[in-house]
Amino acid sequence: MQEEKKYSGNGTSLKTRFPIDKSLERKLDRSFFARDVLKVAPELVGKVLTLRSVDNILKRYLITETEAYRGEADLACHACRGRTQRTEIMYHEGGKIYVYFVYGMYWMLNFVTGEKDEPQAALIRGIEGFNGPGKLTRAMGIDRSYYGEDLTTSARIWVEDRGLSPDILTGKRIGIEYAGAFWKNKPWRFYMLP
DNA sequence: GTTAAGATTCCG
DNA sequence: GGAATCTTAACG
Repeated sequence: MQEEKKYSGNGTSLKTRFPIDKSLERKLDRSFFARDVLKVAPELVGKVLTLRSVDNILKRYLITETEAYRGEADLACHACRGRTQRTEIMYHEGGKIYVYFVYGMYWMLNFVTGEKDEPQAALIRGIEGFNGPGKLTRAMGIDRSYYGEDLTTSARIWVEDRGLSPDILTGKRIGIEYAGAFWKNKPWRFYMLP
């Protein structure tokens, strides 16, 4: 009900995913991440997160849902309390990874976005085949060791644009009841239908 | 040093 | 609706 279709796509379907044309493969660079999170977060939906395991096996995961956390003013963003050991990486230029531990059992995966000293991040809330942000990191083996890793230079994790442009839906961010109505109601969750 | 709370998930 | 589970950050 609250959801609205805000971004038009090219009718991507299960059948047309992962086109054979290799020329469409592209690793996202600094210029992609160094923009405002409200531009980057929705564009991440439909991109492919790729991990290289220690035995050199590549595994690709379709990003299906993200959320934007934007600046010190955003009471739902960890940076609302300023620069701390944990939030430090969010003050870097876009392209770094911000991971943190919550509820005593889950690692949350975020991509830092925006310019230097402009704390922002896109939470990776959904990956095709997994339920929830806590479950996907567990399945992919994401933990503290990924904190600060650079998505544009890392040999074990990066994001690819494979030419998909799914329709993007928006909604309110989840699990931030403490942030107050103004921030809680921002339509900063972005997702695609299965 | 102590403590409250959490960008979750599962069970009842 | 409530518990599990432990790191982070605020406070003393």
